[in-house]
Amino acid sequence: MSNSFARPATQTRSIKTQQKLMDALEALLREKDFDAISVPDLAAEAGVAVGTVYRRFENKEALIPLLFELWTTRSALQMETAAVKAEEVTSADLRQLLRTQMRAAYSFIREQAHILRAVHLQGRLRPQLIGEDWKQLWKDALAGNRAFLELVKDRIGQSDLDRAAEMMIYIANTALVEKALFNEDGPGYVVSAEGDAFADEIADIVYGYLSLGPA
Amino acid sequence: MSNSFARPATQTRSIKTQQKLMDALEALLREKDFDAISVPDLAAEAGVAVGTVYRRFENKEALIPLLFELWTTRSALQMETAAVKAEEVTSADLRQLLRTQMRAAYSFIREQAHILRAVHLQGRLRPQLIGEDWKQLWKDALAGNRAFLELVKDRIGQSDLDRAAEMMIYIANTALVEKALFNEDGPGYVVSAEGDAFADEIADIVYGYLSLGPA
Amino acid sequence: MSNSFARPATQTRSIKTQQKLMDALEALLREKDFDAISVPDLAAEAGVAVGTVYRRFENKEALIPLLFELWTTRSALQMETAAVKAEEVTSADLRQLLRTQMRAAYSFIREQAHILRAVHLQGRLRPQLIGEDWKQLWKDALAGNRAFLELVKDRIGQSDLDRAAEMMIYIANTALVEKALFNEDGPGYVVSAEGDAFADEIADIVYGYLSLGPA
Amino acid sequence: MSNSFARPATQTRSIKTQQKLMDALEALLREKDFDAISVPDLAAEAGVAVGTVYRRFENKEALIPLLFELWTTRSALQMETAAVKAEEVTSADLRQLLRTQMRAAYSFIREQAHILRAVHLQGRLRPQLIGEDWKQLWKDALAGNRAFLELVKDRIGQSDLDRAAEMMIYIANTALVEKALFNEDGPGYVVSAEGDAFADEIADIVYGYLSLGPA
DNA sequence: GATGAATGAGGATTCATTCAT
DNA sequence: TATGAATGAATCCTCATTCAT
Repeated sequence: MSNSFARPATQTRSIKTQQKLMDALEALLREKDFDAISVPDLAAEAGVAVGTVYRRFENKEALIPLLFELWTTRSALQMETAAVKAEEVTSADLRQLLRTQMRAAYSFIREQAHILRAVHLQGRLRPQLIGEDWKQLWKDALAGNRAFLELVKDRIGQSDLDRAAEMMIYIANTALVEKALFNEDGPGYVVSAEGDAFADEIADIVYGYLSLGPA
Repeated sequence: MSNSFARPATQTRSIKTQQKLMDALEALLREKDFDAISVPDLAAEAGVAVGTVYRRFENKEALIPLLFELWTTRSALQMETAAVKAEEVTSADLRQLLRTQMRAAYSFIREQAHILRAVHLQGRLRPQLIGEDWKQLWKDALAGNRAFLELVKDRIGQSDLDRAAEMMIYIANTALVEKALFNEDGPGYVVSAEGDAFADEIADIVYGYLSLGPA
Repeated sequence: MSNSFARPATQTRSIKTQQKLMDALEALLREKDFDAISVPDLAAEAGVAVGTVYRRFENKEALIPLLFELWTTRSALQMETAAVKAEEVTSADLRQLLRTQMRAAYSFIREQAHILRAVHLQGRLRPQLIGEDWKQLWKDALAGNRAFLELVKDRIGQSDLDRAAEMMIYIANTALVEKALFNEDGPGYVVSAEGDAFADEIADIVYGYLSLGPA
Repeated sequence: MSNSFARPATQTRSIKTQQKLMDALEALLREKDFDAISVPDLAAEAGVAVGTVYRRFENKEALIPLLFELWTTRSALQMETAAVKAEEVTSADLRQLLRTQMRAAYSFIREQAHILRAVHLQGRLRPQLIGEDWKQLWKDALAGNRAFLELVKDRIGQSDLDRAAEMMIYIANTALVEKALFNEDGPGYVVSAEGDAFADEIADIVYGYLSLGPA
């Protein structure tokens, strides 16, 4: 389990407390970086005592897997919502379909940027904390994408669908996330396209890749 | 200037010390994160006293712009080395050319990963420290790329070369850097392709994008 | 409020700790200057950890307003104790009355010299920390003195009682405090009179001033 | 000698350096407290190297006796300038004479406040550094004052001229110095009279004291 | 269980002083 | 002799974590 360091919260009160803490954490993450949030900060925002935090979480790091879980849950919900039905895929224009999908994904990522930023940064700083779960999330996404490619395989140039599915998610994710998380105030690689226009560009890149025949 | 907080080192001895410090920093960055390196750590590794660090650098943060400069310098050197001559561009197969370029870039990024990792993370944590210089680096890269596209414009589908140049670097950079910096032990988006094969995939993605005509 | 930087101490334990810290501070001030007392010094003397000091006080400077408050409290108590009743003032010999008062004041100042020394020095070094409260203390003292002069106005030469009250406290305070705080080992202006004899001299000076008619 | 820790400056160059340092110190004292002036600060202001300071002065403390000497010299000059001739004393109105004297003294003290402030504070913080010389200065002042009282003894009420001389300087000095050094921004005992008016008040106080007969 | 006071190791930074050049 | 780079002890302060109440 990802949250192996979170103490089990069985009682109603405990669960409430845990929820209060996660809400507080999310609120604080909109303002500042995870590392800049002290445990007293968190306790104050949640309206509980410091000791209570430690009754629920072995230590500060134990919050990170929970954050990751939050991301996973919301992410799964989004995938479900955004999933296109098989018949739609068959009938639609592929390039347009990709654009629609990418716009939805980008919009979602931007809304959840505060969570994702923490997950990203901490995931890189303390990989061991969320490594396995991240891989699982990835696998699920991959499977969904692989199924999608199966539906459109006659309309694309790539023949190795596994590899294509992998690269396609990889490229879309890195591009969208980088822009959503860091492009505004960070150094980041500056790109003038914004919002839907940016999402469309990324969709086109994916489309171009899928269209490609063997070297 | 990026290193406005580094105190000027005029004497031979100072320069030596500064070099020792930068070397020590680079060595430590291969082991741990910038934030995990304490000033005493750094001083010990460099074989100097704590105060000496502060004689050369206004504070710990002042090391970051220097790190960035290090990256800039090496990066410029790499670009120069890897640059293809106009006649080569004209004669070569575009897809192959992109692969060669991408392989070189990826290889370079992997070698310098420890520096780039610090620059990336710190650039996101303290954007004001390297913001402007990063933009300059980006501009230079963009200009080079724009010139390259000019040479091959008859062989690609994109008509807005400015936008294409931007997207192409953006996508290549985010993809290569993500993989080089975080894919090994980090959560990262897992991709099975490794090394040159991975670089080739990215090159293909760029190639596909360039080949694309209007929607 | 003068102690705006002292964190509120609500629990019994906190109050005890704060008391321990103030006691330790007072003890150390008998030995050395405020600036020579380090936070670890203070913590050790109080028998608490360094962090505990910072839980009660935002920083080292925040102790100064508390010291000032200590002085204010003791000072107020002293004024109350030493206050003469209206009927006593009317019946007593003015010169003798002033001497009695000055002796009491001088004795008190000498007993509290360690506190007053810190307040004085720090008040001059960091005026903003106690400026307003000092002025209030001064105003109170002035008011009391003004009332006293009102009772004896028929027996003195000065006609501007406000000015006279001001000068009288001023001169008495600077003289007594200088002697009490610095005369023993400091450079100070050496005066051979000691103890009550010194206080009597100052009382006489005040008496002479009050007796004076217009120029 | 007060400056026993200042290394002898025999050569022309050394003397020049020492002068540069003292000038720099005086300049810096107009801006900030002695303790807030670091040796590098001082060296920079004087335009010499840090090491050079230590060639002239055993340590930072060794500057204080020199500062004191500066004060002594200027003070002696002032006393000489302000001294009244015997015949003037005899003929003049005593109260008026005291006022004139006090105005001159106060004006001088205010001009030299930056030096005197340092001497005062440091004299209290490190008494051993200037103790003896201060006593000598005091003795001289006392002798001058005693001679003055001798000239006017028929016009005053005090019979113990030694004691009167002592108290008179003491009271005048503490009052004038306190006001000149700390009254403006410090906590200090607030007195509304300013400049000459304040000096006149102090003169009156002295006059009143001198006029006083036995208790 | 909850509370929040107390802990103390650890970090950044300063600056008087030394000493190699 | 002058220089200024180097030294390192000392200081303030933080904050994750513990534990008495």
